[in-house]
Amino acid sequence: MKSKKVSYADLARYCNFSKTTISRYFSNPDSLTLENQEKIREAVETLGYQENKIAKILPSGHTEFIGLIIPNLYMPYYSEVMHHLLSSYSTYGYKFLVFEGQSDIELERKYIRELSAYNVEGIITLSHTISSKEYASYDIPIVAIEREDEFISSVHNDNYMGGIQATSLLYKSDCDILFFIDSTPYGATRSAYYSKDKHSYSYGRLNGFKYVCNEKNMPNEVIIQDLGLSYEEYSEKIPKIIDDIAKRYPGKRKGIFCANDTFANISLLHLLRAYGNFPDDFRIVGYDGSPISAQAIIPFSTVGQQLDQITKSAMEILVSQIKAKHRRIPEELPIRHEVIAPILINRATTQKETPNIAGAK
Amino acid sequence: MKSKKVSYADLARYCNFSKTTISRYFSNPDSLTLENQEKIREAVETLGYQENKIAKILPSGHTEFIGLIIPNLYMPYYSEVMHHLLSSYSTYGYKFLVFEGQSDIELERKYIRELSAYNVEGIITLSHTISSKEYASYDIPIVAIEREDEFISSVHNDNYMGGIQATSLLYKSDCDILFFIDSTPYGATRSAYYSKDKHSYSYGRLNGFKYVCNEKNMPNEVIIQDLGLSYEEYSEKIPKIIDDIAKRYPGKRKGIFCANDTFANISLLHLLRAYGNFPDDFRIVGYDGSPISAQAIIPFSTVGQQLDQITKSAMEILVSQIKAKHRRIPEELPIRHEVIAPILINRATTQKETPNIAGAK
DNA sequence: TTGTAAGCGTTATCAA
DNA sequence: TTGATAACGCTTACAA
Repeated sequence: MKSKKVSYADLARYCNFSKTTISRYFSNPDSLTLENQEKIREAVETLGYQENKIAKILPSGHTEFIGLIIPNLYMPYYSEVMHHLLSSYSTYGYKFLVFEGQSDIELERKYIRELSAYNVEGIITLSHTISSKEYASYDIPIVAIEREDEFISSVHNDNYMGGIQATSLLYKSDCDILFFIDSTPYGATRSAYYSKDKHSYSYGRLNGFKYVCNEKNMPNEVIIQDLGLSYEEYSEKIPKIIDDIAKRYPGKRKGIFCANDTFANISLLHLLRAYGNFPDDFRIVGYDGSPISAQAIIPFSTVGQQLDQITKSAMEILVSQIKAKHRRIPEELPIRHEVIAPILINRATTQKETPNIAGAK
Repeated sequence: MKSKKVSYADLARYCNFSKTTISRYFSNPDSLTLENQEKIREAVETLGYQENKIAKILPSGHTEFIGLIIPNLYMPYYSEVMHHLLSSYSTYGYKFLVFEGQSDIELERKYIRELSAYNVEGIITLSHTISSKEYASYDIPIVAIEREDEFISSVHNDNYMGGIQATSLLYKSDCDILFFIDSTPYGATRSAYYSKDKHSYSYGRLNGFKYVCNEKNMPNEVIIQDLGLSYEEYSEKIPKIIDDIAKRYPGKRKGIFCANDTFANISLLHLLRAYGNFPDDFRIVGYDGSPISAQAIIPFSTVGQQLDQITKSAMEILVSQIKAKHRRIPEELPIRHEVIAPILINRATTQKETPNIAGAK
């Protein structure tokens, strides 16, 4: 029922000191006599003082907040990124104000205004709606993860290398023809700048795919369509693509490189349901290294993004930017684009031998 | 490169008003003449003023923060809860400071201290480590979701009803014997109060199971073991349980009620791998209605928690508590325990007819 | 080693 | 309709 919290003023009154002395007790205790330290310590205990960081913000200017903008929470990829970022609390002490973008650009602008109103010290964004140019104009430390990043710092996994690795894996599993399957990025028309494909994460994966196909003289097809924005939509459209491929290339072993694990999983499920088991004339590899790739009934090959490293790098960049901004002569650090090597995860779906549900592991 | 932000003082200086008038412009514009409103509007625009909510907190006492403590982010259940909570921003405007508990009680205490230092207006917790008694002692509005709640408000799904529904489903699919599989809650020994099983969410599910078994005179077994704390551990221990059951009851149709979808999925995968398809003498139902239940190769039956309603109710309770606390005469609202009815999702794994991978949907 | 006083950017209470 | 002035709880020169 006690309503007001205990403040420095209360402590000061209690032990006949000035607020300044109380402040010093917390920030630089050794500047007080041991005797007085003890007095205040006792006051803190009996009055039950609790730190008030909000009050410190105004004078210090440090909120210790980082704003986090993610597109959604139903994709495990984002949950995992978030997990790693939240864990960085133990290292840096930053608290995260989290917003879910939902692909609504006006909503995201509102989020940014809100974050700015709360003086967050920096922003980490994974959302694709707002252009990096616009982000840059907000004049706040910001790091992008795996998204368009022309005007802001960013961390990416090496999509090109990942594309090469995945495609090579298909090549080695005795495929006759290779396919790259992806959705047009976020409806394609949504943001005009995305038409410059090079900003899209899948650009690298696709190019790695093309490179290997050319190198090895492999017949191949790039299938990029609007597959929608939900698991249900994907589940409707991807099976049609697979069926079409099966029909057009009977007797040939078809290697499918899906641009993410969700697509790969849907492809795999469809094949298993269509054939009752994994067909001899298909091979599959996904991308992201998300849990589903390991937990599917036949665990499938994928390219693992090292999210621990990606997020660690993102935090390092952001924190260094924040620190630079806090210097007496605020400094504007140059934009950095970090690239993290992915790790190939070679499982049953890209072997020469055809996997089997029975006994899969 | 502009370092300092524009403040009311700047606006006031710019148009020869007092800060008070500027403040009024934002909080109650109609108390100014139209002429002066326009003057200030123009000043805001040319100086580029941006709202500073941090500064408003001290006088107003309202941070508009809610602290969210979740156990982890690798379980889709928590991501989904979080998704619904974050979405409530459009309704209530509360920002979420998110912490991931990691089953470390000291860490969580630190989180709570941090949240309290930032004057969050309330806390929503889904973590199981800290007792509701301790939470209650913190003297801050708090709502628990699906966890022990003796001394704090909470929202649960109706586990007892869910248990009855799931078990009935197994009964109707012509099973000869039923099993309830769950892990001892969080290591069991971890928190002494958990030994009073009634605080555990699974208590209700188990009791629903027992009730139906008694009612129908069904042979049954309750298998509650320490299954670990990660997908890998589950994947090691659950198959052994299933194998054991299969061996002990050959020729009988065994109905498995898993206390959550993760366990159910692992059971399902194991059966499919062991038999190459879904065996005739097993039936399975999970709990939670998480995505995996719909996305498994053979979508399995489950009890859907209505997370949208659960989270909505949690926010309502929390917000009403917050408002009560902010009244001139702060009021302590009585503890509320809300229960939301679950929805049975009847899929292929609990039919009389045995499902098949081929053509599954 | 301690204290005084100004300041951080708002709101709220009086007066004018 | 507007303006002084005192909060809010802390930090930080500058003095003592």
